[in-house]
Amino acid sequence: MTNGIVNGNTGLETQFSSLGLTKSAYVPPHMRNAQRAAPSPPPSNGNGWNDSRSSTPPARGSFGGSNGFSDRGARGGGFNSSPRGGGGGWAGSNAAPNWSSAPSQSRDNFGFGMWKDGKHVPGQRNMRTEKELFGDVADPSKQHTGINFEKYDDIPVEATGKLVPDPINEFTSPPLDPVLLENIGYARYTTPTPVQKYSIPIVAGGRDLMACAQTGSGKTGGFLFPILSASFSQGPRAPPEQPQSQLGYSRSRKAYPTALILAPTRELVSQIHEEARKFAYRSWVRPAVVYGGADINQQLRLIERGCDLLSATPGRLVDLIERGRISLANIKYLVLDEADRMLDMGFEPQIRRIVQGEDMPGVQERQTLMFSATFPRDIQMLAKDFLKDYVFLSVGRVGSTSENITQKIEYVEDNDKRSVLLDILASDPGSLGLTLVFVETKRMADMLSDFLMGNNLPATSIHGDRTQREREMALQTFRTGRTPIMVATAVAARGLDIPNVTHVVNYDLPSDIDDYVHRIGRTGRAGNTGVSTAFFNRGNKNIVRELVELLREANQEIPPWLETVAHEASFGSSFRGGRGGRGGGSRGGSRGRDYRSSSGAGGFGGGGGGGSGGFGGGSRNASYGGGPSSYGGGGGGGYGGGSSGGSWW
DNA sequence: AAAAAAC
Repeated sequence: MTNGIVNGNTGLETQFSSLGLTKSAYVPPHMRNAQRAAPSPPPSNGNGWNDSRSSTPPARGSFGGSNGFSDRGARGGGFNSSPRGGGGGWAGSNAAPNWSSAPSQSRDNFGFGMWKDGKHVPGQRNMRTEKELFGDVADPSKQHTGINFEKYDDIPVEATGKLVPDPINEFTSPPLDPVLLENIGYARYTTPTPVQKYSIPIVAGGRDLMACAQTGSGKTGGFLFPILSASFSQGPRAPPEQPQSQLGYSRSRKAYPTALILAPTRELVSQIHEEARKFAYRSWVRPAVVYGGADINQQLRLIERGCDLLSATPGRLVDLIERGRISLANIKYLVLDEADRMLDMGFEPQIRRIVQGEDMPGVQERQTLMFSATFPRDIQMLAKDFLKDYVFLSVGRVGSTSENITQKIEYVEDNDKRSVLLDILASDPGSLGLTLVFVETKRMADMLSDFLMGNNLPATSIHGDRTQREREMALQTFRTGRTPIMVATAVAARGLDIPNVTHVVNYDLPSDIDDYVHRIGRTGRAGNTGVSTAFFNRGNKNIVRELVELLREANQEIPPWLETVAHEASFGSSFRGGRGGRGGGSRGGSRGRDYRSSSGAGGFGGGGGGGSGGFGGGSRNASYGGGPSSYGGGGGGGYGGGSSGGSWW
């Protein structure tokens, strides 16, 4: 057993049996894929180190004695490889001459290109890799359906800021790099989504970006496309000065990525990495991924083989920085995905440390992009610390929270939830699809999935107290339909792209309406329809107003009793400050609105006229006035709304 | 109050 790699296939059985060998045989998803891409014959190609540092794990030593170093030496590419571990395709100006003809010389360069003499030298196509990355045209089940792009034509977009570049309307070259264009074609993306139409020229123009867009709107492409396109064309940032001793054979083992993507959950980071692998195909850019809960040594080995575009969760990244294995000194592009979460109270210190407390270039020396479905005003205030003269981009609902999803609200007391859930699962017309059940606590996730399994229902669960292996297995068996019911905490609420989720059950409603929006966005994706059922009871009065407003906007049926509750709640607690008090402004304010264009900073609703009204309507958005500490505000009035008394139904 | 994220 060389590296404990599963020999390429997706079968769970194989993973299990392999996992059974040794504990260290655990293979995170990105490595399984990488292995699948691995060609069986040794890569006796002419690209030396670059290729040996592909994400093909079993490389070392097993390649007929030509490991990375000997390749490098043999091809005379000493400088090309450069001391930086993440050097991907960086080739210094004094690169060995015999590299220049590498693509035509090599019999098979496995889809990896390089940067050479100031030029991008794409790798040759590799059918095996293509099949693995983009799916098998002959096997539609392996194709990722992605997004129904045609549906996006009517989506309103608002871009504010100084001198916003005009959007593009097609994937063309220019402005996109031809290699990227080909990859986009392999992925069968035909038309840019609204977010992509804008983000591509914005990033190409060197601007920073704060983008507000639903999951499913093509956000990931929205940042990967422009970053990769620019990277392909411009090459890597020159590596920082290295001590002479680190040049040559004993290179530094530190990686110097040029693009860093941060996201709040391991699964999301993994998903982004898989997309990055697709679109970096044949280029000099080597995508890498690091996150906690997985074997750090395997991750270290992989980033040594190339780490130009790094997707990471914050904790593991900090760990690797502390170990001196990753430097941010070369970062040209920084992306915060699910930025509102990344900058909330739990994450902000870590993000500040990474962005401001390490060796990352300053805000003027890098480009920073933030993406999220929701962007509360207070988060926007924080975010501007990381941005320079940014464009604010707001993409309207893609229908994912409107007619695409049928939202039902049922009144269910806590004690009745279990049996009501069983009824739903038994009668679910969408039982051919997948059902995602959200609960508020990890304990409840365990209890409920046990309960379902005890009732002979094929369920699994995912939450932060499960091991990474369990989490990934749960996601896998859910995706494949082996366990078409998954009970989840907030870990699965955001960003995860799981096709065929036909039903989302909010067994416990979240206390934040934005979380609700994220959760139900797991269904009704890509133009499909979905059903969402929420169990509502007195414990959920804190979001009833926003919930009713959201339902109304989405043309959903609103149960009369819910209207009553909402009315009483707003009447009864009209004195409370903060979020609830925002009333109608809440959701408009938390998405869609560039706070800079509302009139007074912190003004209460003053910004009605604030310039670009956009689709949201100025006044509605601007009423998000509570300010950063709005939650606690309102002089202790709090949610209870003391005046109204406890039970208003 | 809970969840997420490093060992």
